[in-house]
Amino acid sequence: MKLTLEDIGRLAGVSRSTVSRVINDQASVSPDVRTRVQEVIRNTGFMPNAAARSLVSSRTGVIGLVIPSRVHNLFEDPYFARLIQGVSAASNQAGTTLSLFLFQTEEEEEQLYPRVVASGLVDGVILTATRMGDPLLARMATGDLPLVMIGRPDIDGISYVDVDNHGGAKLAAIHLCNLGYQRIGLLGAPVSTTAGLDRLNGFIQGLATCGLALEPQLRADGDFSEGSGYVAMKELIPHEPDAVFAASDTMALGALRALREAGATVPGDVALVGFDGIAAAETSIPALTTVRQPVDATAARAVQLLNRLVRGDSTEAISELIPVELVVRESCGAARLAAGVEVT
Amino acid sequence: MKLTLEDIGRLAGVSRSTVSRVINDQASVSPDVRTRVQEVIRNTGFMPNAAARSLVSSRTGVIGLVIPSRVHNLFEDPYFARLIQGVSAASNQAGTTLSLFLFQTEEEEEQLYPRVVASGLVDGVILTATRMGDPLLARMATGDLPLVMIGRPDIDGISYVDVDNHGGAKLAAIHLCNLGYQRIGLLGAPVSTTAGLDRLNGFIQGLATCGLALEPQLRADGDFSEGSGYVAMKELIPHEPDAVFAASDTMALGALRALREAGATVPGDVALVGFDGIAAAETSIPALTTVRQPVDATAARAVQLLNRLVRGDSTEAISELIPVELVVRESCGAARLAAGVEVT
DNA sequence: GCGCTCTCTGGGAGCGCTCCCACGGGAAGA
DNA sequence: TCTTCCCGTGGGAGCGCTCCCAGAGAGCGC
Repeated sequence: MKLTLEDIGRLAGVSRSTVSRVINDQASVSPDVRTRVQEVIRNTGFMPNAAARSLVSSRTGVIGLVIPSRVHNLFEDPYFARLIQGVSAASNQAGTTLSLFLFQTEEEEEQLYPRVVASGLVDGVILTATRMGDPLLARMATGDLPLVMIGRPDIDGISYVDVDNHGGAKLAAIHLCNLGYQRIGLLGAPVSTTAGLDRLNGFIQGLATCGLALEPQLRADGDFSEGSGYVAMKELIPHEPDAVFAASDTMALGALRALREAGATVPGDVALVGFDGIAAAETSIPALTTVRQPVDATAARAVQLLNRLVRGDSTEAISELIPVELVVRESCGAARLAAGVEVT
Repeated sequence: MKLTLEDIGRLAGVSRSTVSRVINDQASVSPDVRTRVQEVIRNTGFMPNAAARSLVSSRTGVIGLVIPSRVHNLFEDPYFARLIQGVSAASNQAGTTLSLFLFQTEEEEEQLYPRVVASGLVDGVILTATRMGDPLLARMATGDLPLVMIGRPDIDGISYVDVDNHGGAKLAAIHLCNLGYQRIGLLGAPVSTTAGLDRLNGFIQGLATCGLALEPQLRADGDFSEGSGYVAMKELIPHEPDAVFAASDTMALGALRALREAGATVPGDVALVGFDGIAAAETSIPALTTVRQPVDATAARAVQLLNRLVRGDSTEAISELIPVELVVRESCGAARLAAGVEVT
């Protein structure tokens, strides 16, 4: 049995309009009437119908999180679970509902796209995990649906929140330099992603500040996944790096596996630094030194930004850079070096 | 510039009603009119307004996925990422939109619950990761919102899809028995979850078929997390099990870490079998023998069931048990034993 | 005391769609 | 030829809400 505003009004002895005013917290309702109506609402457990509401207000209170993880294993990375969780938490706090759009194939993307943007299902969209030159981003950007990206987009005029990939990678490089490593390699993320590109450039710049350069044979790229880190590390081993920076913790974990298989110790033979700060990096053996990015904060900022756009508080594109932090654990060998062990 | 049915009708030279018929694929539209209307729709990129649609039809085409992961670290488990992915994929295929409700705190749950069920935001709900005696489940069950659980509920009259936890755990126990292990321990999942309980009972029953019993000191429970597996394994080590079944792969990975720290080899000193079949179980060293559950299939069945309930095709509670599969890798020692190495 | 303003309240209109009924016209049967 | 039926189509009604305007009554100054 569905209640309507009219029903509540009848029960409280007022009109539909007054009930609406109470629900929407508008002024010009006398205190006693307001409490009376609130009483009835509480007793009946009434909730205004979302569809009717959004039909007239053309606002749904729903935001969309779009992740075109065409690469299936991309989702294997705990980063995305954390991100979804973070966005969900922020959305809950903002009083909005979260709809999740995971596009696994180009076809799904094609099919779902109109539904997301044209049907008015969502007030706005948070988009992440796009590639550079992604047609999806281009399409979304031209639409009039409020859009915020998590991760730097490769085109202008889009609001986004990004972690300081460049700065973080630079930090990692300098850290390894300072520990005295000379042959520092990179397990890169795809340069078709801005994160991958920024981490690459930051890393190179970090090395440069120490007077080092990234030797081409000491670089192999992966796709953020464990398996790709494993494969990439195998490529590097013959060229005998004494330290390696992996563009994601998950890749670093894969590298760890490759090194263990090759009989190399970490950090004894090869030092290792990751990026992200996933939970598994704490419990790996050795524990992974990493550049921690605050995923929750990033997600929260994205939701806030989006809501601002939805409300129309600001129309120009805003961007924000979230700082990262180097977490020194065992895999970089800092502790051993501090204890006076020589780098071999 | 928002188009309406009326606009499309005008452009195609027909009425609003006819356009509606075309969109909803109803009979009694002449072929030429139908194509003419479809043409206009394609050219304009028109999508019917979801709010107006659901206002009159009281169907939103949205299903909710509710995960009350009050224990934050529960989400650390890649199982949930896979589950969300699976549900999303199935929802996409069914043509519905997925809304995600992650309740991180009791408070959030309290706040969001009315919005989920009373506002008509969703047509139905998939609920998972509840505890036994969970008030949330009780509340949902009494509502008139179609509900399907993933995982066996502890109350009757609810449709659900569950993997064969009992059978899987039994399989694992028998496998270890058959390999000749005598002191077989258990790293249990919380018995406040039906999955934990079923895996416990299945395990005990499996041992029983081999004439073994679960010694109390060879059992320690965790909460599915890596850390809890680590702690639980530490408890077991002094009692010298020769094999251990962990109620989740993530816990098994924690156990692996504890064993390595203790200087015990796997499977040489202690054999290990997990449950779930997460990706990390393949790449761990040694690779984890595990009971693989088909998460995608489970999610897909849940979505199908829910949609059947939403359409009103069936009103009685349906349940389904998804079979699991033992995946033999290295950690159980099967290969070594086959090669003639003695169990110590 | 009268008119003015201001506060509070009620009801009409309409958001864009689906459902239902009515109606015109062609085919089929008598 | 006329009636009957059915197919294809159009338009009214109404889903439950918000917005806007109008009106009632209270309070105030002159």
